[in-house]
Amino acid sequence: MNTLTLDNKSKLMLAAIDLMAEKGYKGVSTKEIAAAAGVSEMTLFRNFGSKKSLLEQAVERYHYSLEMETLFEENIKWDLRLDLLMICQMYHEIMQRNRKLFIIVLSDNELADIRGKADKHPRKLLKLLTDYFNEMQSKNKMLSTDAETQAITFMWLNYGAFISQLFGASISNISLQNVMNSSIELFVRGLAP
Amino acid sequence: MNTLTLDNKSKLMLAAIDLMAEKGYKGVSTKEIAAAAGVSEMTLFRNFGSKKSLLEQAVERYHYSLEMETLFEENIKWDLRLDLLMICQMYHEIMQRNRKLFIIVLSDNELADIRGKADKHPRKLLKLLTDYFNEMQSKNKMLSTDAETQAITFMWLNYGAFISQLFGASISNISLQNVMNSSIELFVRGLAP
DNA sequence: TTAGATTGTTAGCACTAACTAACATTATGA
DNA sequence: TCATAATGTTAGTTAGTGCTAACAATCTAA
Repeated sequence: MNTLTLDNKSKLMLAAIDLMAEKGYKGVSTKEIAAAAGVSEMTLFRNFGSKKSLLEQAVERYHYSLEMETLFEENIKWDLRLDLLMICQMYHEIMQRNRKLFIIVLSDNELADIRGKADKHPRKLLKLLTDYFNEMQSKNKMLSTDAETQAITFMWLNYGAFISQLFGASISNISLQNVMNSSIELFVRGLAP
Repeated sequence: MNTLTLDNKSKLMLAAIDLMAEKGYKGVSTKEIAAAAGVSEMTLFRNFGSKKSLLEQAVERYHYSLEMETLFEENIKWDLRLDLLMICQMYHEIMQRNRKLFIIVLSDNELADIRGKADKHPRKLLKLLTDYFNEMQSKNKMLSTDAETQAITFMWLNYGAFISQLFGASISNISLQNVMNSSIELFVRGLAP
């Protein structure tokens, strides 16, 4: 992204995201954000009104979102392995793109109102996954079990993987891709009819 | 715990843990901590020297720890279901007792040096679990697979469950216990020889 | 070229925070 | 009972933070 072509609002929002992901919302001053964006502190307050409003508008502008329903409809093949792999990849793509915003709003309870916006995806995904598991059972392609419980299990596993990498030091050298492939095999074997 | 019998240092450390778990390290002033502990701010600085030293000593004093090796040695029954259930319960007990300290040091990168102390348990558990899976394969009680990858999978699932509950709003009404029971069944079926 | 928009600079307000000094008061243990 | 330790109170230092006002400078579009 060529900063030469960005207007000041964009520069300020991106600078805020970068610095706050690293140091936390309270650990960064508006002076630092303005300096990193290469504009004056006055410009920050003229464009956004307040520090919190800057973050709110940054979340609005840069929070990555996609239509999960459409993705499900267009890509589900009713094969447990292929489908879980697709869902897993979609999950980590969304979370990875949002990781800076995610860590900012997760780490500070004062941003709980902004954090509400980030709950959309997990809730939607839980519902889509639950419906998917129910349908797989109807098609006798999966053993009979509580679909929502399996959906939560899958999501917690992915969430644990994501959070492990978000907050620093890894405790193992095995790659995310390898672990996800292996755990999907676990689901496939464990849920075989 | 009867606060009437606590000395000032203990009162200050517990007040700091409670307030910082709720508002974050930077979101709490030494004035607030002292007030919550019922002592003067001067007393806080006389006993601890600095705000950060107060937290460091609180972690030292109140971080829950146990000998996982001993627990493994004394409780492993070489039955996958029973063993994973025991390990799961041990994990959540440790994490639950440390949850306030965990959320404090996790949320603020300025405390990364203190956070190092909290990595002990996950690393130790990863090793114990990997050894356990290797031994189960040797005993032909589990299918042949990469033990460390399975250990990481189990830990990420538990970590996802823990973090989901640590940072607020649940996305489902299904209890942790139910999900853990179900996911252990998944492991048992998925890893059956 | 010029009017209007936008930004930069300087100075400042109001307040908070971590922390310290000095003296008074209270608690504690010998 | 009393010396010492610990704490409370008052006042303060140093530094920083979010934010604003007023005026100068620069940019942009007509």
